Amino acid sequence: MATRDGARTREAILRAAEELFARQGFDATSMQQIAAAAGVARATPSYFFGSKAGLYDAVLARAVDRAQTAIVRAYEARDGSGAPEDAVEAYVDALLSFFGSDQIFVCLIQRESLGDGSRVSEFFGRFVDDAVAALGPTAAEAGVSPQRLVLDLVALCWYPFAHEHTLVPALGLDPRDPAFAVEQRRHLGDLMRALAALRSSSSGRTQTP
Amino acid sequence: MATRDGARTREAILRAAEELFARQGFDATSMQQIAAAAGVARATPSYFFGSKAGLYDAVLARAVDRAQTAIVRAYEARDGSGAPEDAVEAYVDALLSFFGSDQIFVCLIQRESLGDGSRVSEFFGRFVDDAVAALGPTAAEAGVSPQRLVLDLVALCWYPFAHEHTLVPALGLDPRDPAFAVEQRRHLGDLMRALAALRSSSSGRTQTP
DNA sequence: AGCAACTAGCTGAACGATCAGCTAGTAATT
DNA sequence: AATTACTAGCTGATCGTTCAGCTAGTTGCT
Repeated sequence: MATRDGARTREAILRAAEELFARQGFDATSMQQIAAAAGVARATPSYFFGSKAGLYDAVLARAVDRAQTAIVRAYEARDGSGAPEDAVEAYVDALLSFFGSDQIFVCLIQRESLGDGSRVSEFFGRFVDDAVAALGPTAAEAGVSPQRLVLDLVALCWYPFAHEHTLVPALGLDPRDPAFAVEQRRHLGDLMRALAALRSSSSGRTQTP
Repeated sequence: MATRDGARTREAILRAAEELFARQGFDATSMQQIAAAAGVARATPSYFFGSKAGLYDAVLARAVDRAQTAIVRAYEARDGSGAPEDAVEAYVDALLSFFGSDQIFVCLIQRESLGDGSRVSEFFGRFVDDAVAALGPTAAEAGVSPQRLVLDLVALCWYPFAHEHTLVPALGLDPRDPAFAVEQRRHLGDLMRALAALRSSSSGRTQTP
């Protein structure tokens, strides 16, 4: 029963490949390494996925799928309810928990963004549409464009995980520490509240106060 | 005179290599490519730099040097003078102009941070020390830790360039547009002022705006 | 039930291409 | 003459891909 199971073998190869592609990158990872890590023969990954590029595409599609599933769940978890001020904290929560739980996704996307990004442009298009729709009211309240709010929030949530071996440890911080996520969420919520307060008090564009 | 010039050839090789390493990564770049781009024979880069790894180290050291020079210049350009509130805008200005002008540095560091970051940890250590010292007063005024302020500012300035082919174009933004830098600087300055205002109104701190 | 025909899963071996590094050598500069 | 600059050619290793072949499991026929 377990001796020959195409689905299970496929899964093992995908699992091994995504780990290696994420850690080492496409070019630094050989089919030999993938096969060894998956516990199959050298030719088996090619048998199932046709080519190295085909295997990589499958790995990337899988990671993107995980992200989209997580996003959908996060949106429907607070569908409709909640004040627009809380939207930022909920959004930050969702981003931080997903990025923190799926390091492989972060690495793969980071590597893609060092290329031309064409393989993930569709994903980002949908992501932006959803995010702008969800954060539009909050952005209006804070007096910033929705695009800039999304950019800021994603940047602030993404960076700590994308640079957890460079700037972040040099600052003495650890993005995997639960306390970090808690503090980050509160910190970004403070920022939004502060912006909204500044906006309502000065009632216009701040040129030179 | 110009037919045989070690310094000039070295320079040409470094220039070609940094471009290719940044665009394609270490493993996807061959010595053959580098030599062709530099206009020399295949063995010449090895002659000057010993090995591919040695050439890469030289390229990285050069890029890090450019960054450190830019940082030093930015600090001494406003040494001592200026209000602590302006420190953020000056800092953001320096980061944005350097990241925008040296895309190769951004790519190389981004690739390093996908590894273990050991080759650039020294650079980040010094960078953090300087930044924390420069932004300490501003951070205290805004009621956040200097580390978090540095993390936020670097994340907000870095991300647009590190993802200029993925999320940023999906948002309809262009980090190379001069208007983007202007708006980003003002936006982050607003954030800091808003935080400081929130801080002074909620606690006993007195601060004249 | 039993046997033959067929398919899916998987493999080891071999292919041509390309890689980085080395050696022995030539040509220009000092 | 000596040193530096530079190169063509070679080498062993490794790369991704291909392919014939083996095995386990399923289906169809009697």
